[in-house]
Amino acid sequence: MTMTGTANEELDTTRETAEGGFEIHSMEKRWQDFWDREGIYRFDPSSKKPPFTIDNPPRYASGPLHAGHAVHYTHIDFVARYKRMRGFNVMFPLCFDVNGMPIEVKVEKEYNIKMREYDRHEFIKLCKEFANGNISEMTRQFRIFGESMDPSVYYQTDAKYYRRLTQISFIRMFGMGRIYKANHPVNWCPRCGTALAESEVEYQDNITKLNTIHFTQADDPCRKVAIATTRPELLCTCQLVAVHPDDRRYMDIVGRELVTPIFDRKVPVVADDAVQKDYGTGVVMICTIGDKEDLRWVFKYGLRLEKGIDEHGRMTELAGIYSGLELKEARKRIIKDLSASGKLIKQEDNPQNVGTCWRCHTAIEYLQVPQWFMKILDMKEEVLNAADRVEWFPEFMKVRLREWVNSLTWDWVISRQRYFATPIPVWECTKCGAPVLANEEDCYVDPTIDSPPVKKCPRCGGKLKGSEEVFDTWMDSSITPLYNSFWVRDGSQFEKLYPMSLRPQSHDIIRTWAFYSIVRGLKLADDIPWKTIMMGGFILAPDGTPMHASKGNAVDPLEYHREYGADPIRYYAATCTLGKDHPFRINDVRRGSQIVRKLYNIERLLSQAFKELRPKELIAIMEKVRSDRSLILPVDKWVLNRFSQIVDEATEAADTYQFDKSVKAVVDFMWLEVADHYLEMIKHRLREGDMGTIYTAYTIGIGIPKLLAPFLPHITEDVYQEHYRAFEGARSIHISEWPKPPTIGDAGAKIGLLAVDIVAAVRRFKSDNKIALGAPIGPVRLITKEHQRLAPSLEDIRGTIKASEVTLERSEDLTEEVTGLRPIFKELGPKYRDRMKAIVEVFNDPVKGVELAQALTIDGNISFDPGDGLGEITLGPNMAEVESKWVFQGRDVRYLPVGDVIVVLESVQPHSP
RNA sequence: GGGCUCGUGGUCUAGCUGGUUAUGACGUCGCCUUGACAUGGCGGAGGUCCCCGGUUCGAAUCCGGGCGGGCCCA
Repeated sequence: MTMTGTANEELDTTRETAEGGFEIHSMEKRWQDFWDREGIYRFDPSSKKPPFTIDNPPRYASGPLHAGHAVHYTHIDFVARYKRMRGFNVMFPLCFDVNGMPIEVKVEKEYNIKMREYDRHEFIKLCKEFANGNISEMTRQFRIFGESMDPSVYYQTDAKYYRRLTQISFIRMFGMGRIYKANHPVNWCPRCGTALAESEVEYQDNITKLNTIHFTQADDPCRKVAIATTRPELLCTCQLVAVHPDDRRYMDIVGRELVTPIFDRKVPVVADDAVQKDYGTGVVMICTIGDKEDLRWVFKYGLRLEKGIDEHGRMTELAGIYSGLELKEARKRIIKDLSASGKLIKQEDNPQNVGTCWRCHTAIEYLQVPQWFMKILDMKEEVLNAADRVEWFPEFMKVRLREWVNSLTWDWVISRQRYFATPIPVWECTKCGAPVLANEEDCYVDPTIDSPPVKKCPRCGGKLKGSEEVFDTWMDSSITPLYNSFWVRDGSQFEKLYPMSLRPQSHDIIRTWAFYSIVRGLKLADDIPWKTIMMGGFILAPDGTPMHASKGNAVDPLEYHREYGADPIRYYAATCTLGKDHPFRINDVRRGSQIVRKLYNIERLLSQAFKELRPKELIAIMEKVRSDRSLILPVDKWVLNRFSQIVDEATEAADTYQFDKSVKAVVDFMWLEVADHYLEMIKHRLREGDMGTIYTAYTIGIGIPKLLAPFLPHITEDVYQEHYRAFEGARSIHISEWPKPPTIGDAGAKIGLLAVDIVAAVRRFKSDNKIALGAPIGPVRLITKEHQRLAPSLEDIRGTIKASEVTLERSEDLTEEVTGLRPIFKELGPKYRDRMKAIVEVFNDPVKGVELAQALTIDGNISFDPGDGLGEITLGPNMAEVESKWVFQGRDVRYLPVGDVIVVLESVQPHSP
């Protein structure tokens, strides 16, 4: 052991409680301290090992972790730990996302202030303080959940070293002609006073009034046309009226002009088949611009864009007497005036699905505002091709990206009128508006403080003013793969590390994080950002509905951590399959606790086989047995053979990110095969120093915790340090090698399994007859035809069932009586298809079935006519299975059939029921 | 309204490239102290595999149509 004396003393005092159990919290803390001290998780830039790099989602610094985050990061940690054990140089950065509106909003609430009434730089300072407080708490939480994130590759997105790269990425994309500033309709939140990307708009159902109002025909004031609208305040920007071409009611007005009420604007009438005839009056007024629908007409008919509402949600001078009023007030006044002049015909309730600001839920407007854009519409095909070169887990998630890309209609609005985010590194001429970009080597810059690289506008000599705009936060987070690969910072590392190995994320941000990352990777690094993407699901409340603080059903992972510790919660995380939503299952956490304890106890027993040995002695025994398999008993061969299969199964599942399968395979093996059967069968010889026993106990004893180490890192480390560290090279199980399957072969294993089945049968018999398993019983006879094969396992059987003796008998009194024939559908089905019904009928016939079974036993095949008029058929032994029972004559004994063995129990006195 | 996805004993879940009797956990009932674990072991009860139709000798599994939940979008 290389552990210090102090650590050992600590083990003695905290390991066991008075009841002989163990205390999980002190155990887990001990190993967390150990991992930190030893720097187990460091990414080594100079390593010769192949890299496995994880584009870890920088955790947003707006508050502590909830159960969903805990599960997501734990999933990622599974991969990190697994890949380390598979010999990769793993990069798993500890990182935080620290920009943007949610933090601003929380700071506004916390200090009860309004951002725009506060000093810009003071406000930013408050945001930083708030975020940093959250970061230290979340770092602590990551640690106690056992996440093996690496602080040596730490980053946070608001740091100058990170924002510098965001700015450089902008400057380079500008250089490629991908960036433009334009007056463009954007989603605008009047409350937050900022443009929103499409991804920031949420749609909500509500009820509004549908108002029917009168327009009049320009050349015939008597002809009135009723128009239904939910936005009467936009009358001032009405430019067009449309009806459906087939609508007989309005054929006469198409091509003429109407006059709008109040504003007396003349607007033309067009026929367009996009108009719904049965909505409202079947006449639509088109304003510039009320919603996305309007925008389509604007483009189609080349309307000029008028601005009826300003950035703060007030009416502009276009609204005449209503100018300066807030939107809602203006609507009220206009309705009142329309009503007074008799031009309002009716008002009715109208259900509506309205776009709202994702943060404050104010209804958004479409405004003409100068914004910075990144061109993406010309990249659709390129992005879809790139998505095909990324491996998706699960595969169907790729469809969501495809749908999103195909539905894009606007370029990406990358500017925001906010404070706490990366500044756009641009100064603009106050005279001609020309932009001057920062020099790359000067970044990071803050144009609200720093001077421009040139004194005057290079175009007109005008004065330059630093931009007060900031980037959409996806501008920062979409370059995480570039940052992690040392883009711009270190060319040779970048060569090695880009594209990254894995992007883990949840499916709700496919259209943002995944999509923008691909866009940026393709343009800035000319390649996909990562080779694989793994998509986690949502963690729901225990009742299966989404968690909401307001519903009071949110799960605080710390509460469960306090009760159960980290490994049990991680076990629950492992049961959550990828790409699916999962309720928080407390039962699975409890199950996790039981598994932790079971592993601890199994190891305590197993280790008795080798704990007295010196490392050299053990190594010698392992070598000897490895070269002479005959030293291994059948029961050991059975468990080693099963272990081999489990290693393959667990490895294949882990390679495809199916953690649930991997864990289930190992846990079932450990509990249902090793604990319930194998351990019971070797208890009697555990301490006898037999080499085969030592070899087997050691192989599965260290193999099981290794297979579970990525999932249950604490208990497996505990077991490793306690029982195996003295014999092994690695100073932690987490940097030890993933197990290799021992090759044993089926032959001996089959006999071992038979012995296991015999013991299980006797055990069941005892239990059914209320006899304790440890209670001694009289002689047991095993009657079978090839009886010598069981000879090596007799002692294991005897020792386990506590029989006075176990003997092999070949008895001629034992006869097999054929009782029927079972069809093997898998074989018969494809061959005989529609004749199956007739065949099965013959098999099930009590007389014919037995005759056929007897014939099959003797000849190895049978011919018969199923009687369906299609003639005789011949079946081989693989087509049907003979059912039989064993008949043992003349003796008053209990007997249990186990395969082709009859277990005869003599002088057993079962309690009467 | 569209795309994706899920719907299996009281609860949660596996299976879903079709093959007789559907996996496991939790809960429940009965029994057993067995050399590490009673937070253990053995056994039992409990299921129209959401509904309807189709393909097939055969459907939880494939196809079509419903109904319901979730995510994303309009």
